[in-house]
Amino acid sequence: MADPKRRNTRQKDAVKHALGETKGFVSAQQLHMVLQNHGSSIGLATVYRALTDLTESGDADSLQSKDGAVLYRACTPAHHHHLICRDCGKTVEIEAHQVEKWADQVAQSHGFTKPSHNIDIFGICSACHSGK
Amino acid sequence: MADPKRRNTRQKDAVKHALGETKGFVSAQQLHMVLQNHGSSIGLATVYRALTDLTESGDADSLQSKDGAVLYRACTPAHHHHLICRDCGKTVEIEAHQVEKWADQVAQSHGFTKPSHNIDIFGICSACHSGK
DNA sequence: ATCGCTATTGACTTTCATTATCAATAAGCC
DNA sequence: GGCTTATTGATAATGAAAGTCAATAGCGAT
Repeated sequence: MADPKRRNTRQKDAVKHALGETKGFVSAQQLHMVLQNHGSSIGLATVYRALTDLTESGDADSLQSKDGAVLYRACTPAHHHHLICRDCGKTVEIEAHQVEKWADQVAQSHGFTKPSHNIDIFGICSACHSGK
Repeated sequence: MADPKRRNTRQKDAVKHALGETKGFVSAQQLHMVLQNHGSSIGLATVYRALTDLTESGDADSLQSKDGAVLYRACTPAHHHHLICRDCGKTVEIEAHQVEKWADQVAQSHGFTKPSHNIDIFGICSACHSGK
């Protein structure tokens, strides 16, 4: 769509599908292992490339885990944010219209253009909380 | 304070001071270079350790840059967020009482406890915008 | 359907930020 | 001053991500 030169390949679909099967966030390396366990001989570098493409095209969401690795997750094309359990990694997608408006306003009021933002909320989900 | 076993060292103070002198966000390696240029023979590993300590104690703020490195910045103990220029790195501290309330409410409404959040706004500052 | 061009792949190497290691040093306490 | 041990600093180790490049496979043209 964006780039007519982009080709559809079996490998990219495999990565996209595997990411869709995954519940929470996964690292590129984990996803590579999963794909290999399912018989695919996809290369690690290709997983990285596919994941980057998916993120750029809006089919995946990425965030940095505390240990530096980048985690990915399939997501709806619509813009949204995440509420993530610090214990078990359970993720809830949330909407934040007002906050996004606020973020854009703050940016504008300081003379910043092309605003974007990173908003993630963390906490301990009820399951982990009661289990403790 | 928290840990009575912690010792005060010249090096840790140097890192803290150097971070305070810095305007925007700096990587650990940049800070190490700055310190060496100022005549200090501090080790790279020590800079990392000091930076980690400062972040834990709330004297510094950290965020991940897009290229994987972790950037640090001196900050006031009070909780706040940042508006950062994607081009030049200029940083504005912003307050977000309402948004923090919103974040806590969202967490609560989903049964999450101990809410925390990452909120950063990015954009192109007026200087970079007009220069282009 | 076949050909040809070239984007993409995959095994490998390289880069680079961060962490671990460990002997030597120096803080804090007596 | 002397003792204990947290801390330092040079270096090696780790590991995620990006680069390399010959081989492969999409896709449009024929």
